[in-house]
Amino acid sequence: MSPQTRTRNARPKIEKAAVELFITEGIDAATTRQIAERAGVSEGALYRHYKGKEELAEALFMGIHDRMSHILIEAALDGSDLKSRVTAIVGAYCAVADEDWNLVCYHLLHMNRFLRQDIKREDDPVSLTEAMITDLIDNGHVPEGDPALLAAMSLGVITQTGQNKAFNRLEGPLSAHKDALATAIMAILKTR
Amino acid sequence: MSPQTRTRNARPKIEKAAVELFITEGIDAATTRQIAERAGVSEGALYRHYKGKEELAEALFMGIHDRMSHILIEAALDGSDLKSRVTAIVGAYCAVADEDWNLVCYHLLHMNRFLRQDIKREDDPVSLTEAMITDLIDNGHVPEGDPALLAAMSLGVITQTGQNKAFNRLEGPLSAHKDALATAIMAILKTR
DNA sequence: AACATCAGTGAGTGAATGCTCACTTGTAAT
DNA sequence: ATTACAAGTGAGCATTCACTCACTGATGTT
Repeated sequence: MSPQTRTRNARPKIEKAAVELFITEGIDAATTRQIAERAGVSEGALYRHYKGKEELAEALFMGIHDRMSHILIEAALDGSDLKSRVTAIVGAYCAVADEDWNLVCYHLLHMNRFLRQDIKREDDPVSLTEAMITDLIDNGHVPEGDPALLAAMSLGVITQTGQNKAFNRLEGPLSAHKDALATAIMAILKTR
Repeated sequence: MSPQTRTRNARPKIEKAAVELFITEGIDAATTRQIAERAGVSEGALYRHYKGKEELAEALFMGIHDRMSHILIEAALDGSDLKSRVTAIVGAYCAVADEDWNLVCYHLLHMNRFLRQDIKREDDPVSLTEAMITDLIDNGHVPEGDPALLAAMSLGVITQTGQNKAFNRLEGPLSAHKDALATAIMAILKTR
């Protein structure tokens, strides 16, 4: 091989290629050879940075997943009432989705692979949402109700909208719908 | 092999075993050997009824998927206003979920494998929901809005709740929440 | 200049797995 | 009875694919 063709900075190339293929082909169907080829890198390079394909897939997922958790924690500081929190969360989520659509799309499409019940954490987006709703109820901003159910329904508004965008059922950037999403979530939480 | 151990009616056994394994292991990770073993049937029996594993997975999915479409079509006959339709749909969905939880769970967890954008149909649940919402808007039962977005948000309330139940984040049968689900969807559709 | 270390290469390997096929068995029709 | 056919069996085949490893090339460090 000629010296010029040896690649540098393989890692980000691998990650980009992997996310793209994991979205279009699925995690299991995407082969390490395909990933390497699309990244313009040798197959072995993948193993310099990750133990294997599964670890790569999980690291990519947990990266964006933790960013989602971060969004929720930040939003809790943006005020204590319903409207300020919901608009902060929806706005931040949409901003990330617009900026890093592939990662968010990957997160949406493969949630259930990595979120099996055994890996339940206190600081994951669902648990955090639930805790936030409990807090809103305790402080009288939201009427009584099952926080787990309210969290599921509220998150569903966002996740399903994102998934429908992933399936090309919605035009434009996700943030085009941020007001509608926030309004819908507030309606769910206020109506009993 | 002794004559007594030869099994009969392999097909339903295979289908039950396959759904269970597809849920717990994932479609790709579940092997044909595992499916056969759990069904108490030889591996070859699978190929008497399906061309292969992928066709089995797809047939199981499309079966329940079409039942969902049917629910929506029926609900359109149950009245023309918002409340009667929403309660009919949510009620019917919850009934199927309670009765055939594994199939519905499988459907929820593997939507995005089979619902890639290229396989968009006129009679699939999302399109039907969209059409129904368009109709409700035209007849003044629901205020103006993007039907595609409203459909996504409304369905999200149900699908995410189902998925959270799949992950053991919600107790009891899905129908325990049917009133809350219907209320939430109506709130989304009415609030603008 | 010598050395150490990190990163990239890609042919090769072993294990896993989807599927086939020749054979068997039960059932139904003639 | 005989024949035909649908359904079940499971050892074996062919293939795919994640992963390894000995080697090479760059970039500091002393």
